[in-house]
Amino acid sequence: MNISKTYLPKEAEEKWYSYWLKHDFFKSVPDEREPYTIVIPPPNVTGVLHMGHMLNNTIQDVLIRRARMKGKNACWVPGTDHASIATEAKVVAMLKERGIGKKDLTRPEFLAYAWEWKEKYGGIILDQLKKLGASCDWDRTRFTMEDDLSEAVIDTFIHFYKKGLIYRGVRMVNWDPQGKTAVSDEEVIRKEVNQKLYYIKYNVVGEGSNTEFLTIATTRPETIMADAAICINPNDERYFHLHGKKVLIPLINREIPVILDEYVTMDFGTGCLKVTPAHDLNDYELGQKHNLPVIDILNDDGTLNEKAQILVGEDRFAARKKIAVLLEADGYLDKVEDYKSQIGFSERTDAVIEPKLSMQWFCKMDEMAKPALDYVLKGDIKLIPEKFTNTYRHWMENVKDWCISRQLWWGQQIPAWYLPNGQFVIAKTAEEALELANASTPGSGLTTLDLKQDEDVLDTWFSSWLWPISVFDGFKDPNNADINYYYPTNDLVTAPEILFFWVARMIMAGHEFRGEAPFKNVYLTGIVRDKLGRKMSKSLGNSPDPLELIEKFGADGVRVGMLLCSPAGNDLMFDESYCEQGRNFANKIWNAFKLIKGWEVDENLVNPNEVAIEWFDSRFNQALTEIESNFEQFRLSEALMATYKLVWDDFCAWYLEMIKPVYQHPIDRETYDKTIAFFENILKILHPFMPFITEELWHDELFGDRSELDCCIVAQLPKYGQINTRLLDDIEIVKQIITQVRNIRNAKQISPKEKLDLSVKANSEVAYNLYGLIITKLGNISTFGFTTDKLAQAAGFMVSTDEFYVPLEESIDPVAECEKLNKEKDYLTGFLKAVNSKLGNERFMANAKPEIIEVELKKKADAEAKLKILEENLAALAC
RNA sequence: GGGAGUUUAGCUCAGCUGGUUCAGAGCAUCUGCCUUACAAGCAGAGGGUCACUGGUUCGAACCCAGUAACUCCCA
Repeated sequence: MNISKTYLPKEAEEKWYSYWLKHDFFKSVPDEREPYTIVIPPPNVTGVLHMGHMLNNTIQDVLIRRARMKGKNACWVPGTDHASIATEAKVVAMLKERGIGKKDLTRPEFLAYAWEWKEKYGGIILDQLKKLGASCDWDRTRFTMEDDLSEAVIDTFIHFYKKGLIYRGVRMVNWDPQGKTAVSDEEVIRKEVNQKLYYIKYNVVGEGSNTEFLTIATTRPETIMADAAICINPNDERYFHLHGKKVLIPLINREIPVILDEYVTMDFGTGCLKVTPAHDLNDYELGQKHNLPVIDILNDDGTLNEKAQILVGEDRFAARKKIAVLLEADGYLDKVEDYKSQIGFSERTDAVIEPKLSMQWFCKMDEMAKPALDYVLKGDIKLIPEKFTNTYRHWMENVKDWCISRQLWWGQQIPAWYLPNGQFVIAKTAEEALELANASTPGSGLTTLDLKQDEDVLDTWFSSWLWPISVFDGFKDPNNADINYYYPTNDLVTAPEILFFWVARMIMAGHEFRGEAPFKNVYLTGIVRDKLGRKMSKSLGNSPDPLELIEKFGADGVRVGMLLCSPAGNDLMFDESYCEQGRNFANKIWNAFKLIKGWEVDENLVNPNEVAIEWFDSRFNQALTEIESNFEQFRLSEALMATYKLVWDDFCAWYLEMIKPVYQHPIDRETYDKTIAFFENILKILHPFMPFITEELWHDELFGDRSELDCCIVAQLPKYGQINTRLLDDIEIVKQIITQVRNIRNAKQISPKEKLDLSVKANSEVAYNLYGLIITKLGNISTFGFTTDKLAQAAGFMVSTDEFYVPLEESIDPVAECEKLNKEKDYLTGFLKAVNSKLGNERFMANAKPEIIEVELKKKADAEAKLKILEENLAALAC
């Protein structure tokens, strides 16, 4: 026999992953079994594997492997999304390195480069997931921009346009001046930033002299040229005299009115608010209300345009500094204060978001939100943990229309075609568009050359919300076997950050196109943070490289490590030490295997271990039910912990110690066979968490011959068996006895090798004769006997109400012994007093449930019995 | 500013309908062991005013109110 001293993961991982692939164990085709389906949250093609993916995909793999082992037809569909903004930024950067500007390219040329980039880098994450052991059906790998999925996106656009749910409109959008595109609210990251609050004086018109001013406070002095009004609160007594007046914008001397609105907070700044409808969302709404003109002074790249009159061509931030100087010089700057406020940054480019009015495509949400909310409120879809239902409801009840256009090329181009007269038609192809165009403008004789397709593409989420349907070709062929079989999927595992803009919209699309929710459970994972609670990020450099972790601790170790620290829905404070614990666990399993592997069987021996075997069998069945219940509630870390303790404590530390033969002695056939059967069952329940080591051991000859397809990955989980609770309880008592004996050794510094005697004065019904063998073996007891008398010259202890004695040669210290007994007596007396006062309380007796009272009575009886024995012992010691 | 959540051992977390000897687990710590499966280990032990203050109740980690700290979402 030549087994390494520790488990070496690397070899096993490579061997078994390719074995699984080769035998198509991940593959799923519809059949008569019950399906269990997960669609992966498609990582974007620009990404590399980070800790969030590790967590997310470990969970999915555990679920899918367990389903497979429960006899379901398990299908985990992988894929990626095209991430229009992020990918386009990467491609632009790549081109720049090659000395090519995006402006120098035609759209098809640019897209050719983008596809090249995608082919090269777009599969990295999926390949990395294989290292983790992800058992995805790789033949089903999809990409949101492949032909069929793109067609689904375009059809969806047309579908909703025809329904009147997609419209074109001018709206204030979050403009990313660097990416030169609109981004959604969800892609804006708000951060608290130190700014300056500029107090600027505006001349009041028509008071004869130039001496009267009003002062406004703003963080954006560069936008004063776009002001349309000054607004004050009508109740503000300080400014009654300004009602109906006009003021002049400093530097450019344009006249604007003073308007009245209770929107203005009197105690913020000066109580005078500059209203700049083109550059602030709230101002825009205020402007609409008061019919103010919209003056947009910014170009798409964030520089000032000619409407600003001054500082034309300057970047907004340069202009801010310069205008402060100009205002100061001309005496318009009253003062500058430090000020903190929230500023939006683009998630993709980190540019400061500019509120900007622009023509965009929108998708109406309120109509779709209603049924999508109901699925969750009625429980057809369960959010785990439940607390997210609140958040979900809040969002769905206050939903805003979805800006779906992006000023980019990488993505599905919006199927809108503009006629020379400015009208547009919505059509899938140029030809159809031409027909529609000619129909709408009879006799115009348009050709395809006269039509111009909208330059913009659709938001990536407009692809991914179709994901659970489109991966099964549910748009192209709505009645195909796959979609009918796999949809709705079962569980979705994703991050709470995208509950709204992905999960909610998938529910909407599912309802719209299939009339059914796309999944039943949504398991929301937390954010992986470092142990200091900081988000893992590239800039902080506090994120471990997942592949290095796998290298260091093995994939199984890392999977266990991730799950150990991941309560559902809560952020997890990741630390490498969890992976270390996972690795140690793998090693423990390995060594238990080594022990069993080393045994020789003697067919002539009778089985002395019936009790131990029956006990572990019960314990195993008990653990199975615990694990199942944890899984049902998606308490994966607890399911893992229950498994961990079963294996490490119950199996290794107790069971194996109970049955293990003396060194170099053989074992009986029955114990040997049973133990191997136990071990095989243990491998099964471990497999979803630790697929590699379990598969590796599964194939050892210890378990007999295996056919090529007899693999742990497709083994069926053990069935529930009998649980002998009486035996489980008894063994708990036996364990206490053994622990107490070990304690005596420790306290008296007696070597574990030295055998001791043990006598019991049994006052209870526990059948100690059954457990003599276990007690003598684990306690290293030479003789275990019964006595009816208390033994002097012995160390004593009590378990439950039974008394135990370990005779010792050296005399015991009566003072210490008395102290010990007295301490226990004091505790019990106090305890008994509390119980008695409960039982003596009329209101307790009247109100408490009968079973509670019964319990109290039992407590009383037990305590009294124990106290009696204690007192006898104290008397015997003459304390 | 509005809403939600969290606070239990040094760390990460359980604690289900208020009721067992209920204050728990894993890790970490400490003590003793290289006892031939495993030192990535074995045996044992010590750690907590359940954030704070009140209230309800026969009984509160759990229910209610207030306070504090932290986190997230929205403005």
